[in-house]
Amino acid sequence: MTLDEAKQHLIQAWGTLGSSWGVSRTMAQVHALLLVSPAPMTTEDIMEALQISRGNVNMNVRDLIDWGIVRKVLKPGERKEFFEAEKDVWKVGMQITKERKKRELEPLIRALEQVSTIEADITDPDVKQFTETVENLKKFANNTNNTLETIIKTEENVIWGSFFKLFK
Amino acid sequence: MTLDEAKQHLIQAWGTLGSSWGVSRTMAQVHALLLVSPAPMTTEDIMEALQISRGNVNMNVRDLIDWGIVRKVLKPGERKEFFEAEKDVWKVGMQITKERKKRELEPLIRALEQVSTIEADITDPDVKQFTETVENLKKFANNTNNTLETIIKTEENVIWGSFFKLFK
DNA sequence: ATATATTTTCAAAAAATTTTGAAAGTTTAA
DNA sequence: TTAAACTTTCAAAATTTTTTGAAAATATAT
Repeated sequence: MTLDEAKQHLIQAWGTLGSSWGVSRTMAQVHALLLVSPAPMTTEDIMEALQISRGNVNMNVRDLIDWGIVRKVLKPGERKEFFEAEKDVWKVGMQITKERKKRELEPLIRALEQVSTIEADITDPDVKQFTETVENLKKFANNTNNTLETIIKTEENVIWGSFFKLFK
Repeated sequence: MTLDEAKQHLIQAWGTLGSSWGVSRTMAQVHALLLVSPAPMTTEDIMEALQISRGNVNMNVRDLIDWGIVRKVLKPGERKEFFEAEKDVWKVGMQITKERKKRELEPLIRALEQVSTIEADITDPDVKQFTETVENLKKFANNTNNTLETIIKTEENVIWGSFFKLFK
């Protein structure tokens, strides 16, 4: 397998994975492309490599920046903007976890809080099943939330820890 | 908030969440509906409750059964099939974790194995960045896989543990 | 200030996904 | 066996999501 074939395979696999994670195929492909690129790329480089339009690249790069896993890089003497992906895979995983927690888990927890405010006859089996399920979902969601919180905090400490070491 | 309003809210919220998890909105809604229902439901009950077609209910219920979070129930003396959701939220979470691991993480690991078989000039920075990233992704994916494996195994032991207690 | 390079926006088009509903298939009862 | 009850399939339609590309906006250089 040549390098280019391998790159194509990886970009393809990452794109497929993306779709089952609520990330559009193209966004995942742009991410994969930047991940394996040794140097920052311009919008045109990405257009060329993935054969997609300017608007599409712009949109997806912006989303990746919002997710905190791609950065804009300015090169002295160059008008064009360059983009590079965070290369530390562990940081990428952590960042995605953090964002998904914020975008999905926290809204779910708020929704569960809302629906647990019904006042109704507790002897009605329909009401009983509903409140019971909601209570269990709340416990589960909060448990997951706390676990993720701990993991993220721990990771942040590890990162800050090694940062401070520089000044020791 | 009345029970029906609350149910609608929850079904809606669960459906929205589903879309960002690679699960179709309707599949998640059918799941939510069965989760809060005190009794197993027929295809027609579901059609009525969610205002969707027969074929749609059939397809989504089949998928939920494939995921292992909904069961077919036969009532003596009834021709129709009934469906009920697994109500133990922890078991549901575990089952989804197990399936996603099988459907997404394992294929990714196989893809990564594949693309790491390139033979090329290691001094080329393009090759270097690629192999390095792939190696890191492999480590990360394997690490995640092992962690999930442990969690699932532990959970299975807990379940089997309480099962065996019945015969003690 | 003007021209040029570059990025962003967004309405319309294309593509992908989901849903429908009726026909075909299956199971059960008599 | 036949008929009725019920489930499954799947091509076409509807809907949703993604992509395009050219115009508008912004930034930089002369």
